[in-house]
Amino acid sequence: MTLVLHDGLEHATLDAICESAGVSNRTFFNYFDSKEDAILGLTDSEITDDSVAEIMAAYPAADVVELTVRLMIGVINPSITSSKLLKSRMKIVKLHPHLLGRFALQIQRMHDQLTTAIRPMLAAAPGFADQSPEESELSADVILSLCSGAARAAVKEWTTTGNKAPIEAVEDRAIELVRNTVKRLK
Amino acid sequence: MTLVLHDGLEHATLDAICESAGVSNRTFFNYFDSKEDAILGLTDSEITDDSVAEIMAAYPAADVVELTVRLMIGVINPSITSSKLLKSRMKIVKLHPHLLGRFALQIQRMHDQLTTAIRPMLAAAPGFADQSPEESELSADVILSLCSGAARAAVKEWTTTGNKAPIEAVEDRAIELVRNTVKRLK
DNA sequence: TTGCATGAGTGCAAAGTTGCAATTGCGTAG
DNA sequence: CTACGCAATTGCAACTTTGCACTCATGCAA
Repeated sequence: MTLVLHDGLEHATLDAICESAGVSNRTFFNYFDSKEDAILGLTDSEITDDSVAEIMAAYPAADVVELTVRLMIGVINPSITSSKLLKSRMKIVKLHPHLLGRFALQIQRMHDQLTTAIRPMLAAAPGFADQSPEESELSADVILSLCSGAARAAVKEWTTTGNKAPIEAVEDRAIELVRNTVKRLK
Repeated sequence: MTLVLHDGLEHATLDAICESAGVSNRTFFNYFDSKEDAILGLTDSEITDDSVAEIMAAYPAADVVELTVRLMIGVINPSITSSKLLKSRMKIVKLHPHLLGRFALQIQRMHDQLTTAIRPMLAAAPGFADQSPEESELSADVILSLCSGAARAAVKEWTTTGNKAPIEAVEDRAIELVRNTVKRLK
């Protein structure tokens, strides 16, 4: 963060970062998938059956959309909330908005995991129970895309307008964006 | 395509491709943004006011979703329909499904263009006319994500199940996916 | 004919990324 | 004490991608 804020995103080279951190180039990539991921603090978190169960327990009344959004934000949550670095991170993101795209990629990375995660819930959902497996998979893809768009928009709004509310508010905001848009689309 | 089909996606190096094509490495990147884009035949197409007007003239009754989907498919249309290479391309995509993600990136690349393109239509749409500019931008982001997900799903379905129908069917299918999902989400 | 602007193509160097093989340190079974 | 396995780290080479500077052919104006 220091190097990036001091030298700019492009001029802070990996070699400089690694030397400053006292590790080798190769070790860096053992912990982060890319330079940008490291800046955002994104690590390879996994969506397990446990995490799904946890969310479902915490929000018993959640439907597919709510569950999906909370899982997604849960994935990028640690990278946003990690306290001290927060302000620097927001400063950098404001300077380089394209970093926000990384959140979408992070989610795309676990697209498959999310597909299987929401599949059983989708099969049981009121509006989707009658679908064939093929149709259900297509629906899952579309819903995932819808939710990730809302999540990205919510995070973007949160980082660009200063963070008045805690992270839960971003979750709720993203869910609201989905609901709102669906309703307006009739 | 020949090299990729013969050596595999990873073993067909840029150097080999460039030598086979009789151009330099650097020239390659003057025409394609990446190796994968070249395989899919994706070039830097632009969404102009003209192309928007054209679609609107062709489909006078189209709403925001329909317009957006047709614009998106229009962007990746040439890379799908270009005749001869079609079968090879589908074979490769079936072997490396992650290439489909490139379509989403291609659309993300012109996210801003699409935002401004659908903005006026969104402001006039029945369900969205009352929104503030900020809310409208958020809605646009969510709708773009929703449509790109449906477009990608439709293309995926089209390439994996053999291409019975022409490209227009993919557009219609993607629109149907959006409508269907929105309706089921209530 | 000369000079110049333009655009396409190229070479080169630097940076990010990844697979593979080798090394190191450490705890544990024999 | 030794040998072994395991995980973290590293070096190295190959590959993709990008910015910059250079050449060269073409065409056009003076």
